[in-house]
Amino acid sequence: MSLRYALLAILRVGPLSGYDLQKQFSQSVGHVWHAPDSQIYPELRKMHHDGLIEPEEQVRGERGTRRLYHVTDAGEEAFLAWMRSPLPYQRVRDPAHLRAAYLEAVDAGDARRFLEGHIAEWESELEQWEGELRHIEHLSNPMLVRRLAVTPDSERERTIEYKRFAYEGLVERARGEIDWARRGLALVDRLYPS
Amino acid sequence: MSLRYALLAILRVGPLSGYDLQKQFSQSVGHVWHAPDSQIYPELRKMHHDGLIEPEEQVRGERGTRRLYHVTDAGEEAFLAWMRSPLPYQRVRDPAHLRAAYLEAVDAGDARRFLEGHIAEWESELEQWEGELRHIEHLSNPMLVRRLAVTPDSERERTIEYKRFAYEGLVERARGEIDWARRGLALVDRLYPS
DNA sequence: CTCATCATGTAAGGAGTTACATGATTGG
DNA sequence: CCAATCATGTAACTCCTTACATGATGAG
Repeated sequence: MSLRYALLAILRVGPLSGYDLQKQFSQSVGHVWHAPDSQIYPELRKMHHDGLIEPEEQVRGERGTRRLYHVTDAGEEAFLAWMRSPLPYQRVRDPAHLRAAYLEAVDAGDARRFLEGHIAEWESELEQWEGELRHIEHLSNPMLVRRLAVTPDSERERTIEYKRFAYEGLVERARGEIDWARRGLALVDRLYPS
Repeated sequence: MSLRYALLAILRVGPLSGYDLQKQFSQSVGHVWHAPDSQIYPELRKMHHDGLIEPEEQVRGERGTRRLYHVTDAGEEAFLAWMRSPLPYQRVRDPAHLRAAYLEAVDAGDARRFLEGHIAEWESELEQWEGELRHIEHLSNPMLVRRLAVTPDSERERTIEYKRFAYEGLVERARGEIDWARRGLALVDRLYPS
């Protein structure tokens, strides 16, 4: 149910089309929340139906229509209500740790391949998040720039600092996963003496 | 799709009924993979249909039937094939970090409540995982004991060490989340001078 | 006889994935 | 004129959640 609020968070900065949102989701925001276009377009329709956003229709050619979605007052309120409500945490469901708990079932090579894959996966995430962090620190993230343009000076620092805080958390998590998997590789070396 | 392999991982140790599995999922294994009974029973039927498990039916009273599920050779192979295949990683979708990135939208009190909730949530997970770790180290986890009873001595150490490794990873992740949220609280103090 | 535990499910719906499907505009 | 980008979706499916639903057995 957070997709809707992720979309509102972006649209609050200024109106965008489904296509533009989709790009945001594959870039900046997509590092915190991933969503494919096939999920975004229907959700925008539902949000319009629920009165949270209002499309500004732009005719393109003879048949094409581009819909720039604006957040309505009800949408703004819904976003703030969500921000203030307790987050529903869901129980852990982690395939990597599940597999790690049963690695004795496979041989040393398979165990290493799994751990190396885990490292590669999180290193790629780490790289993206570190990139985002740099963009935030250098004020070179386009979304953040658009955001700051409509933000009063008194809230400027908070806007930047919370974003930095969020990405720092992701960077640390990625580092934790990588460290863990590296210790796993050392454990494999120890458990299968050559 | 990992539910099926989580179930196989437990059933490989010895046959259990859906009810017993459900208990495992709310206890030991449930700390790595959560699943409600309404998901377990249908999945067991599907797995039986796919030939991965075989029920040993026990009549209870006039109508009740208890089904003890045994892993078939095909089930064992399917489990090992999964253990050896690359893990499909899914893109990040994290409501807590999404919200953290937009905390400037709410006041200091709301921001603190969110961060305190995050700490409380992860402290509760941490407590459970640390408890599991102690059970593993003292060999007092019933699943692990059953497991070791059917494990040759040569694989004893690995069986214990991989389980410890998995839970250590979870414990560290929980500590990371708690540290992050604590730094968030300090940030809130700094951003809203009283 | 009543309560905890054992035991097994269905039904409806929400969230997300993967694959498919179409067409317009703009820049080189 | 062709490719990249802009622009919008549908369909089928899996996985998971929440709520509902029923009944047996054994201990006190």
